[in-house]
Amino acid sequence: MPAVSDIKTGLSAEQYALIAAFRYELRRFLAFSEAAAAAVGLPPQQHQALLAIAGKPGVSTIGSLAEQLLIAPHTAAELVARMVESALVTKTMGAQDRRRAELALTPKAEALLHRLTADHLKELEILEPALAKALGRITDADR
Amino acid sequence: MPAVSDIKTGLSAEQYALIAAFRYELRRFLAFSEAAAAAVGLPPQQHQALLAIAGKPGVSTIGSLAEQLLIAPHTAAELVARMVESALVTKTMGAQDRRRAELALTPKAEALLHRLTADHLKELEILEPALAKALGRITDADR
DNA sequence: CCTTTTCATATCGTATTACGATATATATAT
DNA sequence: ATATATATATCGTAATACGATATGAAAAGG
Repeated sequence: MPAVSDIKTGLSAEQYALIAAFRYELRRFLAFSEAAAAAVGLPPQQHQALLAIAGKPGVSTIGSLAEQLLIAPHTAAELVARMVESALVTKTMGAQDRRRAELALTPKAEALLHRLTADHLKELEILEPALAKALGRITDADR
Repeated sequence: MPAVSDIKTGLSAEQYALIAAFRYELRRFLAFSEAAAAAVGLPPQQHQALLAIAGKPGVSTIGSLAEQLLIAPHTAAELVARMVESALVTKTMGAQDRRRAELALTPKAEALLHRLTADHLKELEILEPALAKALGRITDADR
């Protein structure tokens, strides 16, 4: 039986600490990522949008982008508008379905994303162990 | 040798897809967490603050909270002010060092956090495999 | 076919929240 | 005792996602 715990639910100060630790590791990664994006002049969500477009097999649209980013379609439309404005993304209205806006990265965006991704891979080498461990401890614990 | 890749850097569409997939899993967890907090009337950052205070061994202060949440101290001060306002946190100025504000959860906050944490543990049981796998694939890949 | 409904995207006003710049009070050091 | 550092606070600002709503295009129903 655990030292300091709520018998009824199994929740204890330790459980809070485990989840808090996981969230802290998450924050460290996200903070790194935001800083890296900012360093090349990108708002964090624009970085994510570029990644989503580049990582998607096939053609991205406003709708598929919204789905991947878990935002509302009209929010994705605004995001894309800002990125078209800053020459990161091109928007071509679909040939068969003229409602759909097909998205593609400009060379400028590809260069930025390439660099960012290399940096992320390097940083993830460092952060991964702590992140994986923190996550594992949570799900191992309540068993 | 990988199918479609940039020889010089090892970066490929697959790498983008791997990182994008990881970020997507991350988003799913964060979206769940935000929704769960919202369902009990808490802004997401206030939930994190409660968790940080509850999970910290020893006494929390504005400064320690800022550190855990990776925000500036003055931002933490504002956050705490909002939480004191809504009777989630009590702030007691330190006895020896009267600059420090010692933080504690109110019973109301403890009840909310308890419930949220139980929900998070349950959801993490579900999300953990995909999250761990997505993370593992990134660091396994570039080796 | 032509009208209704649904789908994909767009626009506008609003609210939240973190930040920079700055301020104040207390503690520590010279 | 004064200077410097530390802990927290305040105010104005900016970024961005959302709700409500709108528009145009495609699909479905009769």
